[in-house]
Amino acid sequence: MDKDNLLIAFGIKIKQERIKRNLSQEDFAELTGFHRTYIGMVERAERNITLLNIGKFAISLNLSLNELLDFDAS
Amino acid sequence: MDKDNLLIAFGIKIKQERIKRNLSQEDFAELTGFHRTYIGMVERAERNITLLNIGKFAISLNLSLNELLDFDAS
DNA sequence: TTAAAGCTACGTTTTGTATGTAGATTTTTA
DNA sequence: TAAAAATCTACATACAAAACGTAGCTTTAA
Repeated sequence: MDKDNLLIAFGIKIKQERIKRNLSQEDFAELTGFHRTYIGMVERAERNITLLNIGKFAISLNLSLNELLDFDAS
Repeated sequence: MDKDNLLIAFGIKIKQERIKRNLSQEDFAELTGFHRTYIGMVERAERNITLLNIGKFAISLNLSLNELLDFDAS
């Protein structure tokens, strides 16, 4: 995984998992406790998210960190 | 993985990998490009590290994100 | 024509860098 | 062996840059 693509890969992953669950960004915001615009920014790789928030996403999605950060697997 | 223990687990992991390589915090700082005090703070779970920096650690340690964030495995 | 997502902006909080001190341990040398 | 020097880590403080969290408005697409 290239450093420069890390944020992009993470954003795509988050979006994939959200879409998989038929959630809008707003729904997902409510689920995760983040603000709706924050969700969008993460998906668009505009935020360099911290480990604690990565953990919150993982918990909300019922995924392990491994699964959430395994970008090649869809 | 409990949210509250995430930083602690990550710090322990970083320290383990550093010790494995017989590096002091200062050596490790030079290897990773981080400041020497930052290494100590991460190991002591005093910093909520960002995804990009997690990636830098992974690259410096020649580990995948999966490996670096697989806390249960030693 | 209205949800959903994008975009911009902004105050607050935290990250990450920098510098220094202190204590403990290890290494060197008399 | 013991004293001196070097090394290592924890910890405090300070600060610029960046992330967090939020709000409002615009654009897109069904």
